[in-house]
Amino acid sequence: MAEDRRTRRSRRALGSALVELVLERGFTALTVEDITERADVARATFYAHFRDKEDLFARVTADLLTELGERLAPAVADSAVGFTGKPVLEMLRHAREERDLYRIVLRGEGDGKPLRMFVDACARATAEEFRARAERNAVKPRIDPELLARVWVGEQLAVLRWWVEQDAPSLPAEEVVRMLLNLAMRGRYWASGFEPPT
Amino acid sequence: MAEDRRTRRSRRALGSALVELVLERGFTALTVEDITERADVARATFYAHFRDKEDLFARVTADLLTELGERLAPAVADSAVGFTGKPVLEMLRHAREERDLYRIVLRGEGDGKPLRMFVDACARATAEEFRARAERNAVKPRIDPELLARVWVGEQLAVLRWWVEQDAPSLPAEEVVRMLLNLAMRGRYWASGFEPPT
DNA sequence: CAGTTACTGAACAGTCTGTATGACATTGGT
DNA sequence: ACCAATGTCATACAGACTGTTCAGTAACTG
Repeated sequence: MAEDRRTRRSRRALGSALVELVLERGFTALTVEDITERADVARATFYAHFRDKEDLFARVTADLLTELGERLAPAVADSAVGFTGKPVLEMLRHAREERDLYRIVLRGEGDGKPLRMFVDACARATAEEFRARAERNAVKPRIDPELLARVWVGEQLAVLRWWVEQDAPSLPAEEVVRMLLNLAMRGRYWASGFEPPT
Repeated sequence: MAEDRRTRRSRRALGSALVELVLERGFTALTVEDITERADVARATFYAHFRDKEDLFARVTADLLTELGERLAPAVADSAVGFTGKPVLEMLRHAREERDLYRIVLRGEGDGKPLRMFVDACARATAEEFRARAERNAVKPRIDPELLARVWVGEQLAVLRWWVEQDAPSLPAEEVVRMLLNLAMRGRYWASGFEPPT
């Protein structure tokens, strides 16, 4: 006996309505009634499922992270030895499918709480992976893995943010990953057009 | 005849109260009355100066950006040829002085609007500087300066976020800049402890 | 088909908003 | 030192939104 179909319908509708409306008007400007109206659900029903709109947003984000985590698992396993770019690529694909949600999360809607959930999840996983990788290959990191992870995630998210906000026909994900990887590996000078420093 | 002293006092008090309270309870949770109470100012006075709390937050942020811009100008002039790290260093110093405000902005409080103001201002200035530098040195960027700027800013802000959120006696700013610059110049492998790739 | 469970619509007090008011205090310029 | 201008204050107000409750109705599961 899975979840009641009505429950599923209501939750889904409310989640979608939230995403649409935040994109249109911004999170703060929204009313619970706006959301229920768009979702075609009674206001009382909203409170049967969620404490308030923050709660709804948080759950929608949590679901997204769960999904992302599942999709990333195999890509990460393939990157055991170094930076293959596979996880980033998979994240870009995920972002393309869930573009609107990614947009509002990355914008920091909801006082940045969903964004922090996102960043922390990524940073935590990345730092762990860095540590494991260093140990496997018996090398000693020159920079605290925690900080290194934050920087690497910050870099990826900057690109991701730029990518999902573009309205023109966006660059193919593979192309973006290529640039990002080159940038991360070869450094700024290379990207700027200079020869790499000695 | 500059601004009326009473006006200055009220604005200042309201701004400080906002920062304190957002740090304590988060932007959304705040009431205009909470702010005026903390600032020891009548509620009516608040509306004489600001449309709503978003407006107040936006102005506080705008002031911060103006100040930052002024402090960064000489450092940028010194970095005409390449990545000296001087602007980053100056930003870190600024962040140390205005730590609380930096924290709440970088957290994305206020639906990320102040954060976007901050990021956009930095990215715009950085991209412009990249373009100018490329032209001066007659090199052709291998990556779109716009994107490159976003990535570089994303990286800096990730570090900045990490730095201002640390509660332990924080690393000296000079040390942080050194790491960041190494990271940006030599790339991930170096930072991870591997030898740089060929 | 029957029992359970979710949805509905309406009503409620309580809180916050944004605006308006006239009395009062502080200010800057003469 | 004084005065006209201007900022501040306390209070009051309607309107909107919140979060809860409840009885009636519909939909689902087994």
